[in-house]
Amino acid sequence: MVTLAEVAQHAGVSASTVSYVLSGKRSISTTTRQRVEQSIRELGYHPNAGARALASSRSNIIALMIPLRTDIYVPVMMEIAIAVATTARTHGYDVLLLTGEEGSDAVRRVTGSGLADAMILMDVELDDERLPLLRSTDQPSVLIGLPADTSGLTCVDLDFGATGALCVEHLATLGHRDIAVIGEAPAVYERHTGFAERTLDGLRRRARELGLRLLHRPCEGGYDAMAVTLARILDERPGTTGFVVQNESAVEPLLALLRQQGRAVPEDVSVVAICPDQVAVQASVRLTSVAIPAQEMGRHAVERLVAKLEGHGGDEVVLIAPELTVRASTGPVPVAS
Amino acid sequence: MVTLAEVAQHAGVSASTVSYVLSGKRSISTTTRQRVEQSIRELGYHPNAGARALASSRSNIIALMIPLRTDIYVPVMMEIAIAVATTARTHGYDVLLLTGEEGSDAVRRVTGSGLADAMILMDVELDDERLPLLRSTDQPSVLIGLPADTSGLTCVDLDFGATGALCVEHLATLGHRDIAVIGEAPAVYERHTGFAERTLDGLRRRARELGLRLLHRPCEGGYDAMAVTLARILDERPGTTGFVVQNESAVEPLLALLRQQGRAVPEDVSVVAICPDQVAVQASVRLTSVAIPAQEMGRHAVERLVAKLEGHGGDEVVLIAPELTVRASTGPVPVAS
DNA sequence: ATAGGTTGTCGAAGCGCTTCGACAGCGAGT
DNA sequence: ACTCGCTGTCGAAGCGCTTCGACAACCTAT
Repeated sequence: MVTLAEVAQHAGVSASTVSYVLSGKRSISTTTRQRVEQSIRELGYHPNAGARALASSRSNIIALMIPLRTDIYVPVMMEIAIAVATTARTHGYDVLLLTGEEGSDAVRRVTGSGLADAMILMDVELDDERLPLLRSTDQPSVLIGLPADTSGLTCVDLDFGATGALCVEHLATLGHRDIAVIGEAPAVYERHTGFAERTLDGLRRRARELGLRLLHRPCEGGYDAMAVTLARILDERPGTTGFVVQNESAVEPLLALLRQQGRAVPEDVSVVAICPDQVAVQASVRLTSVAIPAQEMGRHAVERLVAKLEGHGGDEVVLIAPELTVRASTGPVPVAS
Repeated sequence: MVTLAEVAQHAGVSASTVSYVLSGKRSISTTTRQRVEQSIRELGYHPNAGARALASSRSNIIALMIPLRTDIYVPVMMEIAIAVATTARTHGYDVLLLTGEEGSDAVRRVTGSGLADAMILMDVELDDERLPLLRSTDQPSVLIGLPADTSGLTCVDLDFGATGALCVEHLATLGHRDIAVIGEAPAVYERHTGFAERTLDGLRRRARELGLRLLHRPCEGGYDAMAVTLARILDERPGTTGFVVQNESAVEPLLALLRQQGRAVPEDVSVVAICPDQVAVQASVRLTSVAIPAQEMGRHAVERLVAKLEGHGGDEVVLIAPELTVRASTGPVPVAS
C-alpha cells in the first residue's frame, strides 16, 4: 500500500505539500504540483479513506436510507437510489446504503460514528419516528417525501397535491363528471404515507372546485383485488367515466378488466395514471399520465445536501411541479346516445 | 463527541481496556466489563469509524456494485440489494452502493483507498472487464452471476441451466412437443449476459434430449414488441403449445395477446415463466414459474464474503437449485380434435 | 515453599492523513 | 537599503482507535 509519505519522498517534497496538492487548500507552484501529480500516477497512490476521515472529520459519505417495503413501487425507489449514487459521485461523495429496518438506531449509529457526513431518508411517514433525531442532530439531512411538520427540515418531493389537481383538471376538461380514484394498497394509507394522502387531497379539492363527483378506493395490486374494487365502484357509481390510478400494479389489471367488460379505453372511459413514464408507455394502452420524476428527486436531494455540507443553503421544501403527458388512454366523454 | 479516552476515564480504566471490552479480543473481568459498558451507555459513546478503520485497517464496509441498466428486471436487483444490506448488518458490516457507471475505476478506488473491505458485483457479463482486477487484488469479492471463466473467483447464482431444463421437462411431461422461448431483450444477449445464455443452453440441451422442438426469440418488453414476436413465432411454428418466458415485462403482454387470439391458458397453450414469485402470482393468470431467489442470492453472497474475510472459505461457485412451482398457467396438451 | 502458567490490565507506539503556525525567499513600495 | 506583504513550502501535532509487549496478581502443581 502506497502512502502519502511515500509520494512525498518520491516527489522530493514534504507530506503536507502533497496533501495541499490533493486538497487545493493552499496555493502550490505549478512545477511542484506537476511533480507531485506525476509521482502519484507513477506510484498508483490512493489516499486512505479512514485516515482522511479521522484527520478531517469528514468521511465524504452520504447515507441513504431506503425502505424495506415492497408494497410501494420498487423501480421508483431503485431509480432514486441510482440517481442519488450517481449524483453523489459527481460531488465526490460515496453512498452508504441503509435499510429502514434499523430505524432511528441507524440514524444514531451513523451520526455517532461519523460513518457518514449526511443522510437522505426515503419513504418518510407523516409522523416519522426519525424526525426528532434529525432535528436535534447537527448532521445535515434531506428527506425524500414530506412529513406533516416540515419545520427545521429539508425535503424534496413531487408536488402530489398539484398532481392530483392536474389529473382531475384534465378529466374535467374532457367533460368527465364522475371520477373514480384507484389508490394505493390500504396499508399505505393506514401508515399515513404523505404522498398518498396529499394526492388525495389535491384530487378532492379540485374535484370540489370544479363540481365533479369523486370516489376513492384503495386497492391492492393484482387482478383479483382489482376485480373486486372495480365491481364495487361501478356498482356504486355506474356513471363513472374517468379513472385516476395511483398504484402501478393495479394499472394493467384495470385495463384488462375494463376491456373484458366491453368498456373501451379511451372511447368509453378515460384512465389517467400517476406512475413512472416507463410503465405508462409499456401498458397495453399507452397511458395519459403524470410522471414520477424519480431521477430528478434523487438529484435534487443530493444537491441540497451538498449545499448544506458546504455551508450555504438552509432548510427548504422543494416541490417538483407535476407534468401531465397526454397519451392514448384519455378522450372526451362519450355522447349519451 | 465522546471518545474512547473519555469512556476510559469515566470508568476508571485505561483506553486499551475499553477497546478490549468492545472487541472482545482479550479477556476482561466481569466487573470491569460491566463498569465500562455502563460508562458507554451513560455517555452515549459511539466508536469513530474513521479512527477504527485507520488503526485496524478494516472498514467493516462491503461495497455493492449494482448495474445502471433498466432493461433487466429492476425489482430483482432491488431485492438482492436489500438482502445484501440486511444480511451484511447482521454480520456487523455496512454496505456502500456503487453504480456500474464507474466500472473498473470504482473497483480500483475502493480497493486502493480501503473504503471497503470487500465487494459484491452484480450484473456480471461473461467476459467482464472488472475480472482481471478482481483476480489480481487480494481484496475478497463475490460475483452475483457467472462469468465465462470462474477460476479464482467466488460466484453465487441461480442455476439457470437447470432452470431451463426444468421448464422444458415440465412442459414435456404434460405432452407438449413444440415449445417457444420468449427471451430477454436482444441487447441482453448481445452483451453476453451469462444468465440468459445459460438458460438457453439448458432449454436447448434438455429439449434435444427429450426430442422436443424449441424456438427461441429474444423480445423487448411491452405489447407492441410482444405482438410482433408472437406473430412470427406462430407463423413459423403454428403447432406451438408451450411457452417459456424469461422477460418479466413480456409476461402480461403475452397473456393478453394469447387471450385476444382465442388461445386459452392453460387449456390450449401452457406458459412457464422464469420470474420472481410476486410477478407470477400477480399476473392475470397465476403462472407456473421458476422463481428467481433474489433474497437467497444476496444472503449467500454476503455469507461467502464474510467467510472469506474471516479467513475460512475459498473460491467457490454456489449454484442455487431452481424450484418450479405449478400454478394455473400450465396443463396437458389439448387432444387433437 | 517455589517454579510455571493464567488472567486481567496498562502504557506506548503508530495507523495515514490534515492543518496550523512558522518561515524562507522574493518583488514592490518608500 | 529597508521594511512589508506575498507566495510556496515545511515540520510537528494530533485526529481516535487498535494492538503488542510487559507485568502484577493470583492459582496450581510439584
